[in-house]
Amino acid sequence: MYGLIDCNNFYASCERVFQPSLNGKAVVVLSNNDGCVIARSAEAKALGVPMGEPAFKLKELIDRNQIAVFSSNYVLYGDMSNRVMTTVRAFVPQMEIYSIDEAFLSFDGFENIDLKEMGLQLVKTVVRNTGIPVSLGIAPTKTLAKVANKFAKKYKNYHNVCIIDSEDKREKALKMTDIGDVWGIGRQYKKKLAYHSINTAWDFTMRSKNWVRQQMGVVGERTWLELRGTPCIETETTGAKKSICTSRSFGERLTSIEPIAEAVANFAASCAEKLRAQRTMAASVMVFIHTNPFATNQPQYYNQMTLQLPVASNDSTEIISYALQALNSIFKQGYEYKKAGVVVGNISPERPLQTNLFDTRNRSKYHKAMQAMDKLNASFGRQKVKIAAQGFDRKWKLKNEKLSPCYTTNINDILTVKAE
DNA sequence: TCTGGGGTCCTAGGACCC
DNA sequence: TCTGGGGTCCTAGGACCC
Repeated sequence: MYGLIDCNNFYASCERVFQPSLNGKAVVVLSNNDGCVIARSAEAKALGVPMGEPAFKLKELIDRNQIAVFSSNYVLYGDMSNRVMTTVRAFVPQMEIYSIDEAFLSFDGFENIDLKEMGLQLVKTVVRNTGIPVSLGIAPTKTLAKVANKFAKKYKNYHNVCIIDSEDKREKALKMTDIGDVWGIGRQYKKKLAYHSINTAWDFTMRSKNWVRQQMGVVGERTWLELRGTPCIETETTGAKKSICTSRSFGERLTSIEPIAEAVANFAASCAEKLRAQRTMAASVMVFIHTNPFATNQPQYYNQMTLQLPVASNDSTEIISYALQALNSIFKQGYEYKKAGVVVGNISPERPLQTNLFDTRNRSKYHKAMQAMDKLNASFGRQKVKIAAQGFDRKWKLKNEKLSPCYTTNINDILTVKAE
């Protein structure tokens, strides 16, 4: 059996842990740049705040109902996520962290254990240890565990744990599940399936395997098999990313290359840091820039360039210099740029390193410099030591006017909150 | 005025090889 | 005039997820 445990309204719940006066009240969290709504408490959902809606369109609704609004604080959410995952791991060691607020659990070896009983203990313990409410779905496949999880959330009398462990329950659950709510069925497929009179997950499983294969390829076929109880989506165990991206929309529109270069240098440095953190290197660096696609009355430009590195690297100075080189060749004067990003790919483990006969770079020297830099930043705070190209202007910085303190990770924030 | 960021997998088509 | 069959690798784009 598989489990899917996931945090309820995660970002909103994180904010409420540290402001308990907001319990029972409507809370929303906005994306970077205070752009869109990306998390809502149950109360905010009930008021009709849609997911993904731009904040400026909701101003009136927010004011009228005194909804508490937060900028996103990923340092805080990341730390709270670690706390939740640590608690879960103590119950079920075989787990795959699927996203910041979700994990798949594998119950191999739990054959003689009452899963419902254990599940109830697990969700109770997570709330007690972290203050974050969670729900757990259990079923023979990952896709069915996702379905079970939805039921655990939706109906109070499950007490946040729902198990699909018989044909009877499977049929009942699938008949009550809209096809668009199935893991792996997005907007496009929902539309297409509706055209073929498939509206529930059950309708979908009643079609032939060949038909599904023809219409939706192997991916659709896997979903079909999983819904019928045959597991075929593997559990990812390594955790190492295959590509790493750092990108941001700018707080103001930028027209000259200098502030964009500073931003790109920072994104590249961040990618290099993430590579070192997972002990990997990248052999390609891609940079993209574009104008604001919503400003339809303005000239639009999108471009991207990928450079191959002669030797895989996770050295900030090297990744930055390739990124800037790519930026230089795609940047065009005369546009208002809204967003840029750096993606590193072709990722391989740090060791063994495939070298290049004609490589002239003193790699061990730079490696030591990176180690020293990471160490200093770990002790004295992020970005205390950085590469000169990252600059200090930060004209490209994002807007986050409603940012909560980093209650759990920043000593100054902790002291401020304590004093209050 | 104001519209996020970070991932995965699959497929089709082009360029190239023998 | 007549023009095969079997591969690989790469990229772009589309679908999906959170």
